[in-house]
Amino acid sequence: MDHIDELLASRGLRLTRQRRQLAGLLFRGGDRHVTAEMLAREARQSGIRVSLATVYNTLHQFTRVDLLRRINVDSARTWFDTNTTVHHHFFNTGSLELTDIPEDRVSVDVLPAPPDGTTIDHVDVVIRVIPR
Amino acid sequence: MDHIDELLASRGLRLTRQRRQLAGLLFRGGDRHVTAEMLAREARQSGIRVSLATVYNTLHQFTRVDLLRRINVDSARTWFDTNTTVHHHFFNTGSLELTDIPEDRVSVDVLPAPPDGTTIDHVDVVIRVIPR
DNA sequence: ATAGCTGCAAATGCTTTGCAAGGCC
DNA sequence: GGCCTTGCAAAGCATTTGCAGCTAT
Repeated sequence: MDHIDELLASRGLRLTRQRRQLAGLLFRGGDRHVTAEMLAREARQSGIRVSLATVYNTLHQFTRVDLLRRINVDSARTWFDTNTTVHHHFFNTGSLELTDIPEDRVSVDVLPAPPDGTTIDHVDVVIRVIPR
Repeated sequence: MDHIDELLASRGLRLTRQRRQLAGLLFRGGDRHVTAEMLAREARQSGIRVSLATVYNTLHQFTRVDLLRRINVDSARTWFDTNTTVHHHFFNTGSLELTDIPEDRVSVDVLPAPPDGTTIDHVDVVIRVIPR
């Protein structure tokens, strides 16, 4: 859990037990998509004692320091993605599964200018899929 | 409110007072983006007496018969769009304003196949903009 | 007549907040 | 020590649901 500690420290986060353990789950390798509820359940199953409130706090703190990215696909809950690079998603409306699409596999040509007084922040492409 | 009645009837919906009045607000011309709360407030201000529950019911019924389209841009609330054709959106994260982008102004080339066992339902492109 | 609607209030589900106790630097 | 964190419970929102009374067809 050493590179995890460095990761947290490098973002100016204190090394609390809960933070380190949650980070351990999230960043143990591979890209992950989680909701607060999912992460809390996983933590419980791994024997990590954390309150749901702390899971929420932690997810937001990690998002603030750019260790996570929020994804808006589902109006019922907020998803967080450990892949913070630019990329897009498949969202399975049936199973509620989220899958990454590498950015270079999608090209979006936006011709129209953004509304007056605004600048483009970023482009989200969500391909909604349904079980066949 | 006559073409409204035909519109509702053509979709097999009963002509109740609330339904006709809400449809009147929604489909009086021009594309509109609303949340349940917004529509309820607007109804109240127009002197229409409807409960919030009925506004929700109505929005869902209209969506079911394809008079409206749900949009997922904002994990805090559900947006409905009177434009049911394929098109995309600008979403102003600051002001929470939604603006249409005609479909032909955006081209998306999706190369990767959808996950196993799934078919593409539709593609949503949301361009998040921020006040300058 | 009857299947479908409406409105209210209560319930639900996700998320946030207030605050006292505890832990990191 | 001081400030940040944590955990719990309570509060907050958006949304849904149960159900009794009403209404379009």
